[in-house]
Amino acid sequence: MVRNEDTVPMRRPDPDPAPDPDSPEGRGGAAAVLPAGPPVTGRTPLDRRRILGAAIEFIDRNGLSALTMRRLGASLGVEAMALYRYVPGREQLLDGVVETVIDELYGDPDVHMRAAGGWQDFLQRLAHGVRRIALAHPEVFPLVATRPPAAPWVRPPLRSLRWVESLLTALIDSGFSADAAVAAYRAYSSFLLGHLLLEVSQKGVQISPEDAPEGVPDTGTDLSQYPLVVELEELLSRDESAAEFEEALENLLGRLEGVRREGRVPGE
Amino acid sequence: MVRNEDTVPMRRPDPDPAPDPDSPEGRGGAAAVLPAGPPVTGRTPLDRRRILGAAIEFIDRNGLSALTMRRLGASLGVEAMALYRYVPGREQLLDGVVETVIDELYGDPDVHMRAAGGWQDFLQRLAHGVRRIALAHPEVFPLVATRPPAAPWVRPPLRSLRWVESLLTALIDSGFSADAAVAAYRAYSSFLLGHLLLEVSQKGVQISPEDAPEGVPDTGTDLSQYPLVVELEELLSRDESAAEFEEALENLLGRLEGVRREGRVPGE
DNA sequence: CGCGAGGGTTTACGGCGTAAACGACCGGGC
DNA sequence: GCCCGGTCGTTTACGCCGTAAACCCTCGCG
Repeated sequence: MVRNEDTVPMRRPDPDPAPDPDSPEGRGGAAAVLPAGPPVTGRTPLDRRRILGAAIEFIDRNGLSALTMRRLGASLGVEAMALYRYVPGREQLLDGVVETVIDELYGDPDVHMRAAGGWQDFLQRLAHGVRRIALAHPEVFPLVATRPPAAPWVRPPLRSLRWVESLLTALIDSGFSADAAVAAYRAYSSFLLGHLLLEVSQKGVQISPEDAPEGVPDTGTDLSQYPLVVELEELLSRDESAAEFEEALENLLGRLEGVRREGRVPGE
Repeated sequence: MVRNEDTVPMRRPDPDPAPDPDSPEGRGGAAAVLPAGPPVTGRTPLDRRRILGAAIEFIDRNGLSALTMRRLGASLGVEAMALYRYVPGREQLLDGVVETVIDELYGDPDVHMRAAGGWQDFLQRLAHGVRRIALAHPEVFPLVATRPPAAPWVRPPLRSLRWVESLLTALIDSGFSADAAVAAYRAYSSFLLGHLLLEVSQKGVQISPEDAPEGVPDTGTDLSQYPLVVELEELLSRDESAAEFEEALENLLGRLEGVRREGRVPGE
């Protein structure tokens, strides 16, 4: 743990003779398996934002199930208990992770909060922004998708009141009735959820087998009972996510445009 | 392997004087919070199916996060370690839960494995079957949705090779090209995933607040910055899931019918 | 009658989340 | 100069978790 900001020359007499910054974290070999990058660059003094950022990076790198308070602390050069000064507990930490991840939308220059270019443009940009986030954090996205929402009107994956407000405003300003706007919000959410969750879970499976680079391929399961699956295996494994996303999104928008023009809610 | 035909009348001398099936399980009050039903009816002798069934029931009742090997064992009147004779570990137990839950489709009289009534009928029945399962096990469904698939061509929520084979067969027999069938499979999966996950997560939030029956409603968060959300709160909280599911499903089928007739794959 | 094996229990270990007590350092009043 | 409360991180401790290993009954069978 590099501790050299010459403006803050010493940090503590450090009575223990061997605190050894690159602590192998006791036993278990866990530390060896979880690299955690360089031992922190500049000795920043720990706050909530830094913790959430580290948590996201940790999950991206090692998977959600590897995230523990102790390991997250270690990745910040700190004991687990130090985190509790900024975060009430692990569950709330995960809530914060979800919130932080979707808040990345605010930093996306291609996504606007107001529907300057019309509602279709708005929904297009937003959808692609969410997709970018999902692909950037495939290990986090399932969390975004499944964490129980705080209120019935906050639906994954767009779990931010501000975005919900933006979206509804855009629709209603564009001539959607209240009913139609709400129905559109729901259809849009479900579209994003389904497509992106499918996409990241597929991405996960392409990586996660994680070893066995054997010449004999795929003797895992017996496929002899599923001839069509075998025949189409090539096609089934192909990844057309981007095109399919675009196509389905456009279809959805087209459908919603019909709803808007006719002023009816889709289900009746 | 039921072996208690009255030929095996007694259970065991039971040297311990107080095995008490409704074990309060030490401290922590956890046991009080987890009823676990009657202390097991007939002393059935434990096998994999029974374990998986108990696990599903446990999750349905207490939520996924409450499921531990010890508690699951207790709900079966057995020590945790006894489970390991039938299940390699907790992860595989969860895999088994997922598999068992979607295998409930085989017992659904309204769902057929072959497309006797045409592919649209087939997909309709299948979709509603999956929806019934999702609604019957809302706490399990997120597991179905997010557990990493075993292979790239098995996509949630229909994570069974047999159903994939059925589905592809139905489509191809009905005149879909190979490409179109695979694309349809993907669109269908993503539709089910999105709709059902949204639906069960919403169902969760309606129940889970779990207390606070106070007269003053909903002072949880400040909504003053989100006037549209406030205005539409009533609409947003309304649950039109069934109609929306039906509508979206029909739209999807209609879209796929176009694809089928024109022999093109949707994205190009 | 003995004995091997199947099926459940006991014991044990390291890791987890986290409550509570405990320093070490710091800036500000005297 | 000195003390003193406050901030921030550490130590210690507890109960629960998943699970490896050893153990022990009881039974069916020779």
